[in-house]
Amino acid sequence: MSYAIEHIAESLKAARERKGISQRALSAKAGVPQSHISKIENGAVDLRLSSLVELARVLDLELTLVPRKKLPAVRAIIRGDDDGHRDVQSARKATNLLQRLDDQIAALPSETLSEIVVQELQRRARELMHFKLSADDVVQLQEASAAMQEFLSDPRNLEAVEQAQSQLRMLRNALAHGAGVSAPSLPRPAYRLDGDDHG
Amino acid sequence: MSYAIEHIAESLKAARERKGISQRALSAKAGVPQSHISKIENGAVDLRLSSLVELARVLDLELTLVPRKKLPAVRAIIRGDDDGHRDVQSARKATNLLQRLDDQIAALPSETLSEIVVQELQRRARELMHFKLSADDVVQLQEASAAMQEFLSDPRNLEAVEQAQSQLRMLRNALAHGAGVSAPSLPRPAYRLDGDDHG
DNA sequence: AAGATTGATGTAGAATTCTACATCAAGGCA
DNA sequence: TGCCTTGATGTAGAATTCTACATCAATCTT
Repeated sequence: MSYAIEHIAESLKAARERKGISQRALSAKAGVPQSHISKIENGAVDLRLSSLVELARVLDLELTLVPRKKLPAVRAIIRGDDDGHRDVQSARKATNLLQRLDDQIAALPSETLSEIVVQELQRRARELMHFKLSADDVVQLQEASAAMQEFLSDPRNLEAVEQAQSQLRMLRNALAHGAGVSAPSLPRPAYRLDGDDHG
Repeated sequence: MSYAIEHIAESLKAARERKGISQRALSAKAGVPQSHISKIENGAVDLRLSSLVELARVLDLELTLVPRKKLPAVRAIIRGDDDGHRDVQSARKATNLLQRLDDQIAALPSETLSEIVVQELQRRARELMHFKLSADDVVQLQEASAAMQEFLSDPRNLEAVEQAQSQLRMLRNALAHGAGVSAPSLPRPAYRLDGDDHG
């Protein structure tokens, strides 16, 4: 089952628990059997859109298609708890930087870098779009982007790529630990990082 | 079929057209049959999440569950600096023309043109694929394609190639210049702009 | 300890997606 | 005009959701 589907499933579960209702209660309101809800939340089924929409409606959620360009900004709004717009500027900068980074990666010369490395970089950059980034994180991103640019203007400078790569990896790790709420989507590490939900 | 599903279907269709690709092209990239895409876009099926996610991925969209409370804010961001909804037809025509141009270049007789010139042409044509092209740009492309065709039917007409070449170069320069000035978050070309082909 | 609630799991069958393939009308382009 | 592309539609069959229902272990409540 794909990453995106599991992410949706986790979001549903989190929303339900945030509302403090049981699967059976949700079942009654949405008209979907409890057994099926269980399977959905566990990512055991590739559910149909109507099921998803129905559950989302009961949970006061709306299904939306957002352009990847704007994902970080949207994510920042959604994640923004009560003191939401404190960090709007950082979010905006992060959005631009991540977009720039994505473009830079797309522009990497395929002759000098293996496809695998490029995909890895792209994956990391896009992963970061799912986090709410602070001002400090933005600095990290700036450095990574600068390193990437260095390599683009001199493709023999492999060190630059490695630096960018390492920077992105470290940033992700830091975020994965600090984020109590947002992390359910990350590839499952050895340790467990969920257990309590939002609130 | 619920309103929400139709809305998603419309979004998919709009995104595809904004990218200027056909249902068959999308089909190839997403691994979903064209016939099925047609049904999806017309709201004739209650598609599965995996199908939706797959199509969204190809279209650079991310499926997201947004809390009703924050919907307006999110919508505002999405509608934001949208440079896309403006000119769907031009984008589509541009895509076709550039593809045609690429084919024409590939068909150039190698006896009459140096390899370097051919590569240069190909590079320029592909570079343009990464820009958002307006109706005026499309006219330029049409002329270039016409000139190219002229040369193809009469390989002694070297002037025609030069005209096409110049047209592409000018178009690229205009785009590269305008893109930097107007907005910071405009789509950047995925390729480097700088000509590195000096003697 | 007894009883209730929660979420996970299973089965059987109906309903629907989804695929592969073919075909068609409409529109663009030569 | 003739050719090609696009999107819509259909058919048959495989795969999967989805429902209804039952059951179970774990956990909370009294």
